[in-house]
Amino acid sequence: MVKSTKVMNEHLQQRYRALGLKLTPQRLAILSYLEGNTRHPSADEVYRAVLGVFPTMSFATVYNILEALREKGFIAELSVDPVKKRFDADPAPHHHLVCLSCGKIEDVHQEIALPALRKHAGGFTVLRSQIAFYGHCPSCRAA
Amino acid sequence: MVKSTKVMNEHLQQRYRALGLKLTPQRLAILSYLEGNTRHPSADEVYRAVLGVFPTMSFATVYNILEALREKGFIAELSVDPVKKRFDADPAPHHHLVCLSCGKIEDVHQEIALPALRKHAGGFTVLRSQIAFYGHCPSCRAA
DNA sequence: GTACGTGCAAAGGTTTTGCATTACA
DNA sequence: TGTAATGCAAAACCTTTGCACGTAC
Repeated sequence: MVKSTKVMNEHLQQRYRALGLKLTPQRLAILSYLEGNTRHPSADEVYRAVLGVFPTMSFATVYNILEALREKGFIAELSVDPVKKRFDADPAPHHHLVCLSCGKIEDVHQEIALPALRKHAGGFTVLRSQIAFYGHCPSCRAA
Repeated sequence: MVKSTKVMNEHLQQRYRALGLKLTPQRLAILSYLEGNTRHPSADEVYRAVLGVFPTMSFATVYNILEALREKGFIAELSVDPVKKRFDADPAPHHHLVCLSCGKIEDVHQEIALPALRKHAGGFTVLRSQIAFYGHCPSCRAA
């Protein structure tokens, strides 16, 4: 499922190198797979998808790369699935719709203003917030 | 850390039995540990806490009981920690503050009105929603 | 007494680690 | 060439499962 012909645009490559990350073929393959991907894949899904291009790719490398990408802000890590990590190819702040039946996750790019927290904040410094909307997707509702 | 002297109140016991759940000592111990607990413990934390009262308690039983309690609405399962499930002794809808440094989770009981989702809803039927506020707790900010 | 719950051990799934080898820059 | 990344295997975690035994009702 990896579009091996797709070439990451020059700007992304520059941004990538500027952060001190080596541009290996494995990383290019994962970046290509993730670019514009709205499936919120797990590490295992990324692994299987990229195996078609790199039959020698290992889990360790996938985790290494995903962690490097996350640390540098290229992707985000989601805590929506209680069992495994899922990764969001879009690191910009947004919210999510989660299907309680099939686990499908959809992005919500609508801006939602949240009020300041009252006493409840317990002294926390809030940096960002994320809303998870739980429900049923159309196909699951039909079934 | 389990207050073995604490007795679950009569009303809770009735509600429990009314749902067809047998009131075993193990379940009483876990219910006692969870009652009023705002730590959002993982299964492992529950296990270790209850071991003091039941040295023979096994993981399987902890998971069985937590799943039974969740299914019956006594507790809620949180998807805040990407690696493991955490349980919320308070099943009523509320939001959470999550410390990005130490992982501490605090409840936010403030009511927050959310607008209806526009086109983004993708046909989802939204049942409930939950906001996670990420930041740093006072003790982590000090360090 | 019976259906349901418990406890043990083993298996399944996800993530991390150590280390030798490889390859980008 | 030097540093960082990769690949493999094994280990570490978290969670689930199967089944014999025990117990609340």
